[in-house]
Amino acid sequence: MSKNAEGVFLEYLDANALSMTPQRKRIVETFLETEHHFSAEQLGQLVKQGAPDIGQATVYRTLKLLVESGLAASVDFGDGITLYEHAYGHAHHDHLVCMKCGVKVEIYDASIEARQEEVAIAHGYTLTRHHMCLFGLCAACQAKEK
Amino acid sequence: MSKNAEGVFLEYLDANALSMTPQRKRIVETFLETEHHFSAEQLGQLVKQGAPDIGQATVYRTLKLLVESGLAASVDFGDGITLYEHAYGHAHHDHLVCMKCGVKVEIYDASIEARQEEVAIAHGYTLTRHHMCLFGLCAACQAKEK
DNA sequence: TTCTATGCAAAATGTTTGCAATCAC
DNA sequence: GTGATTGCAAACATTTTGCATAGAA
Repeated sequence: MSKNAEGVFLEYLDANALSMTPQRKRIVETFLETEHHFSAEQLGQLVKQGAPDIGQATVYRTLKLLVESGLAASVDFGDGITLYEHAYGHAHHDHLVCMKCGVKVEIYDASIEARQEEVAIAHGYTLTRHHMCLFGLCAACQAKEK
Repeated sequence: MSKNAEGVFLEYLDANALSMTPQRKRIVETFLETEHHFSAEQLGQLVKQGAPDIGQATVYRTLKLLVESGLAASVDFGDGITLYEHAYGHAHHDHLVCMKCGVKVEIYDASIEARQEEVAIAHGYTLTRHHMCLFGLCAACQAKEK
C-alpha cells in the first residue's frame, strides 16, 4: 500500500505542474515511514536527521501538499497544535484520547455516523464532514489513579 | 436566569479570594449581553466600547475566570481560534456549522451521547468529555449554490 | 530559459506573561 | 497596608510569507 502512496503523490505533483525535488522526496518518505500522529515540528526533526539542510518552512509547505494530495490528514485535538496522520488507504475514523498519557485510539461507530447524518438533515444541512474526539482515561491510567 | 449569573461569578471570586473590579464587572456584563459565539478579540472590542482603557490581556484573564466559574465555555471549531459561549444554565450540546455562512446550530442527540460512552467503555476508557462538530451546508447556502 | 522551489529570517496570529504602578478590601 | 489586579509591552508557540538564490524541466 505504501508502495504506491508515493505514486499518488507524484501524480498529484504532475497534475498541478509541481516537481519532485530531493527535499520533497525526503519529506514524503519520512512521512510514509512515520506512524501515528505527529506535528509538523516532529516530522521536521525526523526529516533533518540525515538531511539537516531542509528548512522547516519546506516541511510545512510539503505537509500542505500531502494533505491536498490525500496522503495525509490533519487532526486537531484541540490543544492548538495541528497533528497529521496517514490518510491514503485509511478509512474515516474519529479518535479516543487518554487525557493523562495521551494514547490515541482510532474509533469508528456506524450508528454514530448515521445519527450525525440524520441530525444534520433534520436541521436542513447537508453534511460534509465532522470532527469528533472523545477524551477520557485509558485503562492503564485508571489503574494508576488508585 | 442571567439575573443571577453575575451572582455565580461573585461567589466564584469570593471562594477564590479574588475581587470584583470595574474591569471585571464590565467584561462580565458585556459577556452576559453577548449571545452566540465570540472570540476573545471580539469580546474585547465590545468591552472597549465605552471602556477603552481595558486591556486585551484583562479580557483574556477574565475570560479564563468565566470559564472556571462555569459561566462560559470555550468551543474549538478547529480553525485555531478559541470561541466562547454561555454555559450557565445551558445544557451540554455539540455544534453543527455551515461552512459557507458560518451559522452555528446547537445540537444534542441522546443516542450519539450513549454510543460515545459505549465506544469508550469498549476500549477500556472512562469518558470524561468529548468534542463533536458537524460541518456542512445549511439550507439557505444549499439554495444559493444552485 | 522560464518558472518553481528553497532557506532564511521576518511577519503574522492568537494567547500568555513579567513587571511596575494601581487598586480593592 | 497587603496582596491582588491592571495595562503595557515583550515573550510565546505555531504557522505563513517575502525575497533573493538555487534548481527542475
